[in-house]
Amino acid sequence: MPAQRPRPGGRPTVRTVAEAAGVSVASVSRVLNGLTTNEETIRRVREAVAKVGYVQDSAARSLKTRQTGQVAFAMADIGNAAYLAMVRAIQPILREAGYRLLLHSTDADIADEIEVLRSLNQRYVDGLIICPLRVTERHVEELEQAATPVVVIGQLPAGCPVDNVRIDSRPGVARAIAHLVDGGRRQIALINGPVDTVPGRSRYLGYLDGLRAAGKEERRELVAFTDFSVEGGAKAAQEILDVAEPDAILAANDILAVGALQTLRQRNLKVPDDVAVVGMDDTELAATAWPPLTSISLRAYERGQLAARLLLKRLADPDRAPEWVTVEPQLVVRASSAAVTTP
Amino acid sequence: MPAQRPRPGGRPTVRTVAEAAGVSVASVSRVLNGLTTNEETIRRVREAVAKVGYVQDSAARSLKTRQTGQVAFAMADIGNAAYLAMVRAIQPILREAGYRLLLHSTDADIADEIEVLRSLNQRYVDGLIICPLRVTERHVEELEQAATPVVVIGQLPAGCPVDNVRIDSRPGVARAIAHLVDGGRRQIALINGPVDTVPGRSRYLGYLDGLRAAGKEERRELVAFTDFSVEGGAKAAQEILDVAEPDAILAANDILAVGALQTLRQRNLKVPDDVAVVGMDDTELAATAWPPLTSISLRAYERGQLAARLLLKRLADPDRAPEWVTVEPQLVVRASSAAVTTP
DNA sequence: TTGAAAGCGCTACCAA
DNA sequence: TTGGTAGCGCTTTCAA
Repeated sequence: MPAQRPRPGGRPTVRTVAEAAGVSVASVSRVLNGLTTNEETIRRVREAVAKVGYVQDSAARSLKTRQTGQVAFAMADIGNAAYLAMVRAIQPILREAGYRLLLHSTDADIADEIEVLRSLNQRYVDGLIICPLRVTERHVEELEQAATPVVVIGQLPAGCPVDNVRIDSRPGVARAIAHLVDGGRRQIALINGPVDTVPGRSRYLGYLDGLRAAGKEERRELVAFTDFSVEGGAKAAQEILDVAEPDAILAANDILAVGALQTLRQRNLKVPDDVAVVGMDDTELAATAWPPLTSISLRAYERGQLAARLLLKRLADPDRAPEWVTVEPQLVVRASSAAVTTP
Repeated sequence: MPAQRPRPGGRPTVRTVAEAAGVSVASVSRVLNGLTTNEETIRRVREAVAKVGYVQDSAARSLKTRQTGQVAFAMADIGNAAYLAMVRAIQPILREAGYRLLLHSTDADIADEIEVLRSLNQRYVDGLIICPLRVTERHVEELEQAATPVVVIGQLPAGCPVDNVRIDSRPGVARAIAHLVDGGRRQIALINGPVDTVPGRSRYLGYLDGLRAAGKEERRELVAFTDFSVEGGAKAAQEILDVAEPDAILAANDILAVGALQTLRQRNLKVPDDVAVVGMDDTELAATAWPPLTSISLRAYERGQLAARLLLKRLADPDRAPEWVTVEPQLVVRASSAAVTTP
């Protein structure tokens, strides 16, 4: 005999509520999900819920509905200010829509990124926003057969049928060069980050574009590469200053720019009087540095917002055509790049 | 007739695998979970899994096992560098242990914090690390009957049976004052953050402790309060400098300290020659500011690590006694507080 | 509008 | 060691 086990200590389930309210579990479920129900039934269920302290079990609900109410964001490293800005943008939008946010730090590991994509068919999230460092063929493959909607922040190969938010730093860098030239700068140095990445290449090309537009030639001794750190920026600036006399330095990152500022200070070069400095990403660091740093904003916050909204749209309508959104870089001018005062 | 529906397009389940391998679903489950099984069975199941492209459904698994493989971290605002440091510390530890990390930003809203605690009995996570702004009676109540293990980062009332990582900024501030006095400073100002919080009060008390230890009296005109922003710090410094001549400023936060640096620069006061400056939290900002900022480290990263480890221990053994860990603040000395050079 | 019942995909019990 | 099967807690037909 399948006796009605009273489950004395157990936490309440729909059954418990149904018994307390004197209705069926189906009715309880209907009330809980706001389906058409009699006023009286609603009242009784509500009371019973309060009385027994019932809370829905999300695993059981997910199993039935095939929805988790969760969304993941995957990026290389949340310590990076740009990714942090994205998280700050994404979180409130998802939360507002009733989703919980799950974080994946991939440590700049391509294999990890692929793994995140594959793991989607464990169905622990309803969707994913990913910010890949590079997009390999494997990425595209996995993206195409991902088990849930995915929004990519970054450059995607043409024809990849995935929602996408993109930005190209190239014109941003070119514009910054124009700004420096307009301000009377003649010898503009570039401190770039790693160049074997898509953004690294874009920045370099933007630099060349800018020089060309100003009718200038590239001078190899004005270009340095390094990793993204204050020390890296300081050292790169030293290398350049040892062999050349730039009157402006463009750095691939605010962190690098701060390093450059330190070197300039050590050498008693005044910013912006002797040397102008421009950073990139427009992070908090740019605003708090001294002098305040002109910076090329890559709109991380906006990109995060757009990606989150794109994902919500996709979740609401899985059949809509993939949408690609492009964001323009923006030059945020501060004191560090003021025009030279004619002597 | 309950015909064996072939589910042609459906994604593979244990059933699909069982059929492909010619074994029972029970055997599939056993292999998947590493329980004792025949070598041959293991092989066949593995092959079948690969062949049909099977992946476990996490909702179904959670429903049975009552475990989610997820842990949440709740804090006021991930934009705050201290919380960010905690996330960076917590994430790899949980990940290593096979847990996914869920993020809750409560926007410094007490009701939200309570809600997070209550929502635990939806069972969408196996545990929670929370960093409350204040701990009210409601908090304690909810903590005591939380549906999953919770680790609190912050001050908990004595007797609250919950794992806890704590730090008291008070002795840290007192030590910083001693450091300034040792460096020859006589008029030490305090720019505090909001004082109606536990940390705000602690900092003020630490300031008084420090003065007393040095045989000094508090002078009201040397103390200001403001919100945590660069502008707030700058303005507070102006107010103090308008009515007094401090030779040192202690700020409740690196952000505030940077604001103070800006004001000092405007007034042509040299740091550290004329005025020493000390910040708090020892964030990236302290290291990149000019001059590099002495800062009281509240060890956010370490606290995050400890909390994560405490939670893992609790998850492994729910019956162990609650553990309280205390972390000591640490003074990180940089150029901004160098001793006065005797004229 | 309601209740009975099927079953989401999985694990774990029990008997063989 | 294995397979049959009950059932985790919920939603959603289907008939009444």
